[in-house]
Amino acid sequence: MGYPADHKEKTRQKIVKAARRLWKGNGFSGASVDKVMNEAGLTRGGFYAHFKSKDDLLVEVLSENKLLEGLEMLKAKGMDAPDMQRKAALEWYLSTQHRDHPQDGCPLTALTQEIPRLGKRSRRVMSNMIQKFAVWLRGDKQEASGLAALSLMVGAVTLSRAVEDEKLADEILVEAKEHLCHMLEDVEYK
Amino acid sequence: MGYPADHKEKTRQKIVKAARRLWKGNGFSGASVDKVMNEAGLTRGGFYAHFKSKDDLLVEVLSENKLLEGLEMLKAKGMDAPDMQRKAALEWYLSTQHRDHPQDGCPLTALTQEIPRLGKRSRRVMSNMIQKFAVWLRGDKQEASGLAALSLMVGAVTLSRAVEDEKLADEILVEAKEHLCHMLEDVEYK
DNA sequence: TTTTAAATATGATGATTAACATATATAAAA
DNA sequence: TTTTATATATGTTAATCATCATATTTAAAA
Repeated sequence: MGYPADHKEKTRQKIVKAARRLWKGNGFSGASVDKVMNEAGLTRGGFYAHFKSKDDLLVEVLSENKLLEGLEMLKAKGMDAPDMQRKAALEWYLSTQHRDHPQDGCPLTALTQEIPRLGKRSRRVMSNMIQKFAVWLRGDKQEASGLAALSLMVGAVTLSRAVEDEKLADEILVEAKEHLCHMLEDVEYK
Repeated sequence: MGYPADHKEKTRQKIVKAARRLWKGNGFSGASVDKVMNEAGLTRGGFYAHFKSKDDLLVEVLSENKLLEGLEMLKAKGMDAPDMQRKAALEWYLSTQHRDHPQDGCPLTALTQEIPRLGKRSRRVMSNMIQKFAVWLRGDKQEASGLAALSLMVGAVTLSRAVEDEKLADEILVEAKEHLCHMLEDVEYK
């Protein structure tokens, strides 16, 4: 009795989605529970019927990662991404589009610097995400470092966003892109 | 009449120093004016006799960069750093020591993700800092990209701090270090 | 020693925060 | 149609926030 069977789950997902958007755009401390619920078209009261705390919702927000799930599935089927696809991902990650719309972008470049000061559970989710992305980036190239590549990607977008000089901001992205192509394609270190 | 001539300036510097430490360790939104003044051994009342606002103090905190000033001076004297010195800087930046003590470390890895949401003045200071560090990193190697190198450094320490898995956290630093050595020494791209 | 201006401390404001307790609205089941 | 469990909204609390007005302390100058 009461609301339709799937109503609560739908609402819950609306909240998660709203929180993800807001927090990626304004930081975790930059958007309160009130704001999140408003963005979801609700009021603050019901929040604690869905989540134990604000921190709890963060863990949920970080845990669910559509992109990562897609990659995992492909890999499970033995279909690792071709180099072309990997390159397209890089192009997007280091695009001005991604830089200028953090709310629709990668959580790493938006939230990572706040994570160390938050709960251990968030950090664990981060470990997972980073590990998996790095493996995907490296692909079958044993000698390449996915972790370094990911670091470069995250660092470049982070810096590009923080800079006031537009030319410099663009330059950061371009130089990072050039570098990454070499890192992940025809690397010949040592 | 009143306090010794240099008293106010000394206090002002104490506040700046306290704020820098606290904000690098806890983020800008993570330490209030109250906490900053306490860390400086004062009470919140006097704050606004020294600074117009919290944002104002941030600009001051970011503007004053001892490391950068040192590099500038050396360069003005025509004494650019030898490769050895540059390498030592990298070693420190990507050390567990630096990762584990953000309050004594680089402001870029601690505060950059908050900057886009703050005033334009902070972003301008960031532009300056980043530009100068990149130039110093590149040194006289025209083909090397200081911006990419800096991005990698910032990204690696940021990710390493956010991760719960200690082994992974260390791995990120090590892989970044290896990569940077190649980037800034005997690069042979193209 | 007394005066005085400068520097810091105290007290308070209104806004916002996370969290909870209670009231109301909803629609399936009786 | 009435009952009822569920889901959301409203009201409230204690804490914290940036900021300011006013009081107190300080030591140089008179």
